[in-house]
Amino acid sequence: MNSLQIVEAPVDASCCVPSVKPALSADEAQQRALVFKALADPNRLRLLSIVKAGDSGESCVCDLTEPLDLGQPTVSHHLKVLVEAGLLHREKRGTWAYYSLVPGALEQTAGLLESL
Amino acid sequence: MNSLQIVEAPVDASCCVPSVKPALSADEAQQRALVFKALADPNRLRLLSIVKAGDSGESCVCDLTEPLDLGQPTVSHHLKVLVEAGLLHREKRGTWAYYSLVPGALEQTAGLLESL
DNA sequence: CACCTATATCGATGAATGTCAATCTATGTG
DNA sequence: CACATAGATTGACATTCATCGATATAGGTG
Repeated sequence: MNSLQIVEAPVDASCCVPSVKPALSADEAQQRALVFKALADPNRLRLLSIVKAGDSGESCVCDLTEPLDLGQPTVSHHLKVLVEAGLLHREKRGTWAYYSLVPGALEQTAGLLESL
Repeated sequence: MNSLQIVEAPVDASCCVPSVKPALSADEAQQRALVFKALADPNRLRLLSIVKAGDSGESCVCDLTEPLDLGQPTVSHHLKVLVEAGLLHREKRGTWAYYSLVPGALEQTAGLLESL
């Protein structure tokens, strides 16, 4: 079944000409899909938006639970997904956990799209 | 002295100043999540990439099945998802179906991110 | 210490999703 | 017409995921 081996020839066009960009490899695609998976949920988009809209640049979980009309564990779960995707930064101060946008992360993700 | 009238402008910041953008509504978030759902799969990212990399600007299903190592129905399914997300355009000519990038769709989606 | 509060983690459950084999549709071609 | 081919659709199955209630952890306060 998976016995066929397509040995990539060492054709090295990588040096001078930008030429044609090759299509995404399976590994690259898998990697990039992770970020979009994190963005593929309306509540997570709202979380990012609320954090971004906050004037202090950061929000704690207690400020995020109410506007989303979700349980606290669910919000905590979504925030974790966003942190693991590299979109949010988490900082714990005292009893509270403050979440803020990772600088440039959204722009970088947007770049992933245009450079497909 | 205090007869001078500092006529306070009828504070209507809604016209000129961008002011603070409100956070995403539930409906807006739901809508935007649809596109990211379509992008949240490595094989669909590869499909977009392959179609984009093709020099003719379009690819037919038969050209997309092999590099992805997926069955034809599965590829057809993914293509449908991408079309419904507004990312791909489908044109049938004879027996073949040709898929091409919707012009500006990727850039517009990237814009969704930066304007969160 | 005991108690409260903010947040994270765990386990369960129902819904959504990716994949395939089988089948259907439509457009060729002899 | 009979047959072949490209592609879409259907139904089933396994996996992933969003959500919740219950519980754990950890910092603050008396």
